[in-house]
Amino acid sequence: MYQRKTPEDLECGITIAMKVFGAKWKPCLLDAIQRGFRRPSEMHREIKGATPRVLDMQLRELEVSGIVGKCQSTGFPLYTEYTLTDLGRTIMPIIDRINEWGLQYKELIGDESPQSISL
Amino acid sequence: MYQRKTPEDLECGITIAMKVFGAKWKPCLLDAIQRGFRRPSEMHREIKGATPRVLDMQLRELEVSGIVGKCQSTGFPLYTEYTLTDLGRTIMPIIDRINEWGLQYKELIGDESPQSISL
DNA sequence: TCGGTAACCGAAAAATTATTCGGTATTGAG
DNA sequence: CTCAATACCGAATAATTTTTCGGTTACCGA
Repeated sequence: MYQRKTPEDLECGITIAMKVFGAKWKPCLLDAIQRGFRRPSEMHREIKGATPRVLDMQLRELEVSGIVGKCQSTGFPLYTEYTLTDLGRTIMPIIDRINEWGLQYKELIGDESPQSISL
Repeated sequence: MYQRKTPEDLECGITIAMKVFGAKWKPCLLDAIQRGFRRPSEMHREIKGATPRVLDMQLRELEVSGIVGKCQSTGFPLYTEYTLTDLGRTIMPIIDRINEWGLQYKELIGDESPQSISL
């Protein structure tokens, strides 16, 4: 297991929040679940650009953090479903806003020169 | 200059937004500016845990992205001031909410066992 | 028994981000 | 002329996160 070497300020809300849902694919995963993609295999297909491995890992972390819940049936084929917990639902307005902001920003920089503002 | 190797989905609002203000210290910098710490040297003192170098770099990126503006006088000692642009101010409600969420989460996990939920 | 699906996990490697360290420039005071 | 303060920058290194690759388990159907 990975052992962190630099200290973190766990008094800072931003730091805590970023730890819980700030990883590369976590907001996308939460968004996918909200849009109805509940099975790992569905998310793997939905979120292109991410490897299945990293989605599995970040989903697990979200579960450990209490943001998503896992429901597994023992039948065949294996059927696993992740859902947002009550706590997880409290994050969604934030993620929605981040998403909106990003889309607006993209519009905005459409007519700026690449020199002045660039991604 | 660093050349990215993995592709990014610049259609995704979350990805764009995270690129603009999702770096480790950017939300803290914006928060610091909002709280009145406008000079680089003030921010260096205020944001402990971050090295001055990384704050300078991320401040520069925020400037390039049009989130903060820079005002410099040529006197002595050098006096530089960063301020939020109109665009930058549109991010603050999001950062405030992220911060609030993190603080609430910290309260919440106070009475959970470390096994069930951990940072 | 063999092949296929779904859901994982471990470990090494690669990619990315942050840190460390040592510069530069300007100006004023001693 | 030398030193101190402020604001930066470049490059090597370290830290962290993500990817790649190759498993494992469970079960059904041919």
